[in-house]
Amino acid sequence: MIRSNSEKTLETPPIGDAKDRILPAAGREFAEKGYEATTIRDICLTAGVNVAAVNYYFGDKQRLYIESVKHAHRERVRQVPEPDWAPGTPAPEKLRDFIGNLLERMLGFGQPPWQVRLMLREILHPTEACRELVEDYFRPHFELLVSILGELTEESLDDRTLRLIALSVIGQCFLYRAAGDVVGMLVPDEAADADHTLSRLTSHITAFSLAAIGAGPPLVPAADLRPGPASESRSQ
Amino acid sequence: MIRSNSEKTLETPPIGDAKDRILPAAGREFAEKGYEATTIRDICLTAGVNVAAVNYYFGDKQRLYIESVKHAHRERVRQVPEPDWAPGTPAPEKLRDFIGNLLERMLGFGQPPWQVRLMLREILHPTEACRELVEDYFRPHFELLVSILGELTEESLDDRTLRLIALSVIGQCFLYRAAGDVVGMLVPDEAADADHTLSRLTSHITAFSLAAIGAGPPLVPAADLRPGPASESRSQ
DNA sequence: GATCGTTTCAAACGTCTGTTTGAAACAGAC
DNA sequence: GTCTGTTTCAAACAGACGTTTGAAACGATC
Repeated sequence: MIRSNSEKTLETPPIGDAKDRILPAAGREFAEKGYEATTIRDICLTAGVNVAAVNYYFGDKQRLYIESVKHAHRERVRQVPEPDWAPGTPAPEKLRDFIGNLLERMLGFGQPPWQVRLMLREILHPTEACRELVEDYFRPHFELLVSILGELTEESLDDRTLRLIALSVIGQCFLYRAAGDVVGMLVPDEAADADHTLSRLTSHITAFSLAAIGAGPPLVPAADLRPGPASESRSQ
Repeated sequence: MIRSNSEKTLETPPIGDAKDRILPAAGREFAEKGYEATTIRDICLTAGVNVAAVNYYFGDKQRLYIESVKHAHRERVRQVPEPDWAPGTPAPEKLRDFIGNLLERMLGFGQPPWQVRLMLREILHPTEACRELVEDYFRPHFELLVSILGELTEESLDDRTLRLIALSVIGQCFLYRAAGDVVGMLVPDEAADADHTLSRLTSHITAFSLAAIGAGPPLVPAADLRPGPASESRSQ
């Protein structure tokens, strides 16, 4: 555990010492192939260290996995900080920023970083590392969204309803991350290329959600629709 | 491949012949532990057959996996058939039925069946079996939803927008299946017990979605809300 | 009964896994 | 130099894995 106190800036071909090289390598491998399919040998090959290093530094494979999830979590928090608004920012704008930020974190348009994929695995198939992830990372974000929604609805809804709405918002974003491949198969390529971008998705989900809670116009342009069954003529 | 033509109702302790016993056993194991973590020995122990049976009937482990996914798919279709409406059924009612049916399929309140969990694994980490699943199973459902939404909006929206809305609806449902554990950690137990039931979720998601497209009242009761200062510039 | 194709089984195969080991390499203190 | 604590490495370990095998059991046909 105790590092050598000399400056370690010597000419080791890869940067960082062994332990610091193992963590990202392990995260990448686990994110790509899952826990079982990832071998310590692969990780060590990627990290450029000996197979014994993992057991030397982390004890066993499972401990390395948990540490790599935590490491991914810390890295991601550093990369995409929470939004911060000036006092008086209108709530709809906050919601839009929140959704855009959430989509950016989740999808990371361009190259979806391995950190997100690793955390997604934790969400879908929770292990020991999950609870810590939820408390440190997801709950604050969730509560932020709930408070924005409370502001938007002028505190006219109870907490339970607000949470349901928050989950509706998150669900819309989450689908593109978790089931992105299937979504891509369902939608024609040209439509996906045009619509499934960060800005278009942000606009759609924001507009959809604002309309649902009555803080924005409904998606159907102008017609004075009624809930009624076989409704009337489309005036205008 | 060719079965014995004699009646096989003899006194074999487990019912069905070997091949028919392997498929459900494999599905259950794969759904529970994933592909890599599941061993042929476990499957054969559960199915009550010899380890060699898998390779005899299915060739190798991967082929067994694909066959078990298809089997799960067929089983699930048999269990929860598509909704069928009388002509003239109001579109909002159709949407509500569709959402309820989707939630029931996905969540299977009571005991989430292994078939759903296995298919979820395919959605999240697609393999060879996924494309077939999408074409045979998901696309018809998706198109049905799009047509309901078209009816609801009186054909005033183009297909691309309709698909985005459909994905918003599906996303809201999907979250509870794919990230149910995390959702359960985020929401207090008593709220989850009360609100995350089939009927309450169906009501919420239906009301949320109808309001969003202007085919129902917004979730906020009465107040005459306005979008706020920075008026939502509905980009295209 | 003899023969055939099909199905089942226990045992073994070769490979890959996570983990351990003992020695070598290294840096600093004396 | 010598000693000490730490880090790295090639090699080996025991076990579990998917797969194969050869023989036995079975039912049907002659």
